[in-house]
Amino acid sequence: MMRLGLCCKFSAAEIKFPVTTALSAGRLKPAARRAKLAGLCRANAAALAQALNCCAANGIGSFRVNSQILPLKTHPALGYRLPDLPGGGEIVKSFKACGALARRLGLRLTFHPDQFILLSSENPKITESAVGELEYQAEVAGWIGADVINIHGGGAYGDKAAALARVAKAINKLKPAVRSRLVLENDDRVYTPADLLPFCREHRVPFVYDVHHHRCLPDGLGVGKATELALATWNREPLFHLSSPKEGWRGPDTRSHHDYIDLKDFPAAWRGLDVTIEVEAKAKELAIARLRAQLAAKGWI
DNA sequence: AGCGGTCAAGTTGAT
DNA sequence: ATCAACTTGACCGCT
Repeated sequence: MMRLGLCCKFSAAEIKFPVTTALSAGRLKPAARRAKLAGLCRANAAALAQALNCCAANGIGSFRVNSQILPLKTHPALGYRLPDLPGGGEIVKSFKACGALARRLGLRLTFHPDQFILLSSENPKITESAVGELEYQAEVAGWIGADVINIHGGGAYGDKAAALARVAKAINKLKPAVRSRLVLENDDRVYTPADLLPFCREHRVPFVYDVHHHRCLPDGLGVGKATELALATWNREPLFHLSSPKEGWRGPDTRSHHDYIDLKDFPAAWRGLDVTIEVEAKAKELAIARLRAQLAAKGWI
């Protein structure tokens, strides 16, 4: 079975994951701030349950959870622990209920921490805050049963091998809750599949193959070969990313994402695979519905 | 209710 | 020097 995955949000369905800004929350007195944050966390748990039901009802097989599902959770000044928020225990229960719901609906859940989350930095403070963020996402992942926390290689700082050596060092220090979920994805600026595949094999980190990034930043590997090597890095259902360029492959910048997926961008090598394909398209669930219909018509799903 | 300025965080390459 | 890209425009204070 091939799953198509939705990333973080909906376009037509009225499901919102509310957040706040540090400035706004920071202006409040502590009690009011805790009340506000608790309300946001509660609303996000409720929205997640809605999202899971909506995915299941629309033939969407996986859902990527937004990094701000607990808003400002790891902010250096405003970060908090759920037990310190009013009703914190109930909020955790709501997330665990989302986990049970996802299991019942057969949905896979994933995380994709922001671009700021780097394990390659030369600055230990950056790595430290990245690890804090990974630990937060891993805790929520445990509640809801998410098996993936996906990040990029980060910067190269002029020496990719040295940067990847720092990633390896950081990975080896991660707590099991993070380490067991951590996966690495090729990006469209720095780290290609050819850069990451040997690293992923050596360190037993599953490799998320983003074919759009690969087409924007090629490395001599063909799509078929990269697919085959990526599949071999997984000890569970493999995860791929798919998108189409906003202004076509002849446009000024092929990196930005189109509203929908052009079927021509769906790799022949992916036909009929038992994998999760996260669809990175602006039209969200509408793009998935269209792609799914097109794949089904061809018998490729 | 609608509008516009603003938003925690790092790195890269195009302009 | 600024901007856009990276997963996603949404929030908030003002009128």
